[in-house]
Amino acid sequence: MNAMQSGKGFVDLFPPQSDMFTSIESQARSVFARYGCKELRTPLVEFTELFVRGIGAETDVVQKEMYTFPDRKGRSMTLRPEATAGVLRACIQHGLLSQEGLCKFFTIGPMFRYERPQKGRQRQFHQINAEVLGSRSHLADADVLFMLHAFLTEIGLSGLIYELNNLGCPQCRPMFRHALEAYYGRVRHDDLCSDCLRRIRTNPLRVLDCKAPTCREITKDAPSIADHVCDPCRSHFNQVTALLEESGLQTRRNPFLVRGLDYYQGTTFEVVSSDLGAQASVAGGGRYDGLVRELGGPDVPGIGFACGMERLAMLVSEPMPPSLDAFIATSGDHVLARAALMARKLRAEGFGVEFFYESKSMKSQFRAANKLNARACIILEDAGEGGVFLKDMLTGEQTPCSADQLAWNLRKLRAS
RNA sequence: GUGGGUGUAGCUCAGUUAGGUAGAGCACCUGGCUGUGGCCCAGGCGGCCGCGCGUUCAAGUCGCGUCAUCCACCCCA
Repeated sequence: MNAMQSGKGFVDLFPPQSDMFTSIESQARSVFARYGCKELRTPLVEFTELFVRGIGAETDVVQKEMYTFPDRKGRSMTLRPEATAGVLRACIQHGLLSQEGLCKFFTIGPMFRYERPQKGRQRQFHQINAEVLGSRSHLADADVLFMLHAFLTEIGLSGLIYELNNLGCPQCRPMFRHALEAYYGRVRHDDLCSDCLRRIRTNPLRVLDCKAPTCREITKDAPSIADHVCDPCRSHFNQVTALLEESGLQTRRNPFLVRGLDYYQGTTFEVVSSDLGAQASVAGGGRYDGLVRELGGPDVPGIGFACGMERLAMLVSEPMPPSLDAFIATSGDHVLARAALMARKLRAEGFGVEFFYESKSMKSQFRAANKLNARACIILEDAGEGGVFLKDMLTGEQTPCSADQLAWNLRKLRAS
């Protein structure tokens, strides 16, 4: 019988990586709470149509990357490939958007995309998402970026590049699109890669961030989106960048930054690192003012971002392994039960305590204590009341200790 | 979906050039230390050499296939 294996792109998270995930998540909760975001947990499975309408039927995510399957009644269901659509659906469904005021939520959890795995990319991956619904103000854009920056800084990341672009609105974007189509229509077709020849028809904006050298060369002289946005879009974006500049948050304008999800418009951004290989982007987001309405809700604007946990975890340094307050070393089978009861009592008082379920040599028990980074060893020689010794594992000093005084002594050791 | 790299002990990897009975380090166990740790020393446990077919007297090594995995393209977090 062959040993069972996980599916391609579905990975197990062991320490220290699982510890890093936990630590990143708790810092996210702490930062987002200060910014007034509440945690929302939405289903991992939604009706397929939600993503088709939300992300865009023509996007790669929807066309070839979704885990889609019929349920028992033949309805098409999909494992969520991103979080925003589900969050908006939940807010619409529960009537949160029909009132005045902001809706600010974050959500943490797994996403699923059927892709070939590579560095920084799995089929099940984890994101931290934040959404602010209900404001068109440039202050919302800036505040969301402040929050993202605060989070990334608090988990210890510096040297990240914050790229910004303005994608325009449904009024002005078509003009830019026409300009692009006209420009690329004039260049010699065999100079563009085959992907870009296709993109000219499907989504000309995507040609802008093609990595093929010849395409980049051609794109250098392509019309700039900055020259084609309408006045309201231009002024909104300028206000955002002015505020960011005033805050001291370093950003970089990237006119070729185009995001792959159709719902983005206006301010879009991406945070990239140079230490991640090909998947350089640790976070990305932007404004999606038409999306709530597209999903059947009221005309409520929104802005949000997503961070990739796996990519964050590759950048943060490993947390220190937790140390143990005491390891109980037993002298034989006759004290195992006493060790278990003693461990239970000390653990209930807040100490980290370990012991073996089988009696082993003292040598192997002390080795285990070292490996677990135990501050002290409790040596049990007697199944009755006495025979207890406490050994400081740093100094090697070993003294008799009554069972009642263990907690007091462990607390003292912990403080020293 | 396409391209390239890699599959040998629990982990990291030598060994493949030139076919000849399977190696190291780490980890684990035991002992030196007459029940007391880290360092050191000695010993031990542990391998269908990813899987299948072929070439050969003989294959971890050569050929074909297959699976897995990693990296990259595409795209995204």
